[in-house]
Amino acid sequence: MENNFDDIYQVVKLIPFGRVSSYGAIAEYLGGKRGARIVGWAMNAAHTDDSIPAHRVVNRNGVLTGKAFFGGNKMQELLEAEGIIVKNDKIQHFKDLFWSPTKELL
DNA sequence: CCCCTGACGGGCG
DNA sequence: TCGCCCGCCAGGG
Repeated sequence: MENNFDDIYQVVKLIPFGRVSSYGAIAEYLGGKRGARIVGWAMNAAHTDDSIPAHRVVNRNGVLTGKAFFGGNKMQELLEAEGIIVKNDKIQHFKDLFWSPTKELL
């Protein structure tokens, strides 16, 4: 936790099973909505780390924007394995599955 | 040191 | 509702 990527990793790891979050939500929880892109960058650096559930992090639309980085539809499979319904690279009931670190985490 | 790009988000027309 | 533009931080050329 150096107030940077590590913080992001910690928050991502805190995402409950079967739940998802967004880059902006995590960025906002850490220090404002300025680092939405940075979160994505952090995920990119961490996508090699299987201890980080980066597949649970999507954009505000609930679209698996980073699915390409996982290889094929690996990201979608991981989400479906958690009971999350994914259709056309988009999470169904995203609003219901959404996990806000700012609200639910404290 | 300057410029471009990026797994994003919000605002405006 | 859709599309365009600007701002955000960090890394690479």
